Amino acid sequence: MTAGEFKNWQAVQEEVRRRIHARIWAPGEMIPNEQDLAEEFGCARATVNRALRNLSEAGLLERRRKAGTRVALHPVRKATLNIPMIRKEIEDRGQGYGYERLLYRRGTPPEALLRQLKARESDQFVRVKSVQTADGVPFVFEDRWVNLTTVPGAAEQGFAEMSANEWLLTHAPYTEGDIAFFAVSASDEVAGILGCETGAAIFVIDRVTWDNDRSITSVRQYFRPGYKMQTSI
Amino acid sequence: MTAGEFKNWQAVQEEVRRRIHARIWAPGEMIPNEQDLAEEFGCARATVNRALRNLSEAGLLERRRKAGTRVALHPVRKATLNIPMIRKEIEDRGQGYGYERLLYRRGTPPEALLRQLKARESDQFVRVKSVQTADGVPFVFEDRWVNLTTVPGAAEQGFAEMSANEWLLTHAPYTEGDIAFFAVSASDEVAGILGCETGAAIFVIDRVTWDNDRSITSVRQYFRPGYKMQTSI
DNA sequence: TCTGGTAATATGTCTGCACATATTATCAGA
DNA sequence: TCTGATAATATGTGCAGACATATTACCAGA
Repeated sequence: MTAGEFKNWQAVQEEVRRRIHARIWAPGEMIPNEQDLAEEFGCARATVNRALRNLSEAGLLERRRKAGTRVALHPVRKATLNIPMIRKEIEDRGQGYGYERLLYRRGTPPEALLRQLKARESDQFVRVKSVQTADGVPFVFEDRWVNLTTVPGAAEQGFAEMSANEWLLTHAPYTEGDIAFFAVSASDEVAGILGCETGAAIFVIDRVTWDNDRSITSVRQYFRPGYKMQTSI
Repeated sequence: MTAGEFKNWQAVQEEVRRRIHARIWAPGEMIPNEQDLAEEFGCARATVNRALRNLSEAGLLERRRKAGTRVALHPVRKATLNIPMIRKEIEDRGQGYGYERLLYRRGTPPEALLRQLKARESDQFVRVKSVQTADGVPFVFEDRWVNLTTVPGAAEQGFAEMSANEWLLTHAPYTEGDIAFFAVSASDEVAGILGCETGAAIFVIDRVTWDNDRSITSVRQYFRPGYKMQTSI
C-alpha cells in the first residue's frame, strides 16, 4: 500500500483495477493525478500514463485534460467479438469444412439495398448464394451481393470453389463496415438449405463493408438453428 | 514518401494504414523494423512503436519479438459493441421508458445453471423476471438469477421499481462476463409477454457476470421481434 | 544428421525530461 | 454582476537512451 512495488505498467494497471474493484476509489470519484501516483508507485509518470490510458480505453476510467481522471460512473460495457471466419470456426472444432456455391448471377440489387450501398449508376453487381457445411451438415447459408466495380478481379472470380468472404478477405481486406445481428424465422428457401423447419428461429448477421465510401459487398448470413455467437467482456 | 513529415504517432499510423491499403505492403509481408521506420519518418522509435502497437491491437498488423512486424494475413475483424443499457437505448430514441417486475422469488437455479455459475452450497439466489417497455410497448423480457451472497444489498433490493441491470451497474460494477447471442422461437410465456405469436423468432442475449470468480448474476434477455443489434467495425 | 547452447536481433518497456494542449479557475475591468 | 483575458494545471505526447525479453539463426559437438 505504501510504495515502490509497482514498477511496470501492468502492475500499475492491476493495482488501479484492484482499488476500483475494492471501492477504495468509488465510481465517479477522482483519483490522484499521474504525478502523485507515479511517486506512490515508485515509477515514472509515463508508466502510470500507460496504465491509466489502457484502463480508460477499457471504459473503467474517464480522463480529461486538466480535469483529471475519475472512475467511470457507468462503465460502458464493450464486447469485442471476432466476426466469425466460418472455415476457421469449423476447423477449430475439428470438423470437416465444406463450401458449395448455390447461385451466381449478375444483376441489380433491389432499390433499398442500392441506396444502402450508396451505389452509382455504373456499378455492376453479382449475387452469390452459398452454403458452408461442418462435417457435411449445413452450418451457414449466405446471400451476398458483390460490387464488381470496386473489387478488381471479382468479375473473374466465380466463387465456385471458395467462399466469397475468404476471397474478399485476401483481395479486398482492411475495410470498414456496418454489422447487425438479429433473428428471423426461416423462409422456405432458408429452411430447405439449412435442413430445418420453415419458421424455425434463425440467427442472422447482416454486414456491409466499405473501402473508403465505396461499397464492396453486402451479405446476409443465416446460421443453423441453435448457433450461438459467444464472447466475453 | 521520402522523409520527415510524419512526426506524431497518429500521422505515422495513418501513413502505415495507407500503405497497407494501397498494398505497398501486401498482406503477409514483413514491414521494415521500427528503427528504420523511425529514421524514414524522422521521428523517434517510440513514436513508431506507439503507432504500430495500435495497429496491431486493431488487428491490422501482427508483431512478434525478433520476428518483426508483418501485415496481418487474415485480419481479425473485431467489432466492439456496447452492451445495450435498455433504458438509455429507449430514451435515446425519444420514447418513453417503462419497467415492470413480473416475478420475484427466492429459489435455487436448475442444476446446469448452478454448475455454470460455479455456485457454492451456501449461495442464495433470487429469480427476477421483468419487462421493459418503449412507449408502453414491450421491448425486452428479462429472466434473471441474482446471487444474493455475492452482491451486498441485493437481498434488500426487490427490483420492483428499477431494472436489476441498472441497480447492479451502480452497486456491483466493474465485473467480467461471458455473453452469447442467438435466436430462439418464442415460447408461450415469452410470446405472451412480448405480445407476439408463439414461435416467432426472438433475438436473445445470455449473459453471466462475475466479480473475481464469484458469480453475480445470470440473465437471459428476449428482445421484441424485429430488434436488431447494430455496430460498426 | 541431429541436438543443444549461444549469439544476434526486433520488439517491449522504463526513465527522465520537455513541451503541447485542453480545460478550469481566477481576477481585473466594464 | 457579468465578461473576457490570463494563469494554472492535468493529461497528451515526443525524444533519446537504456535495458528486458522473446525468438530466431547459427554453429559446435556428439
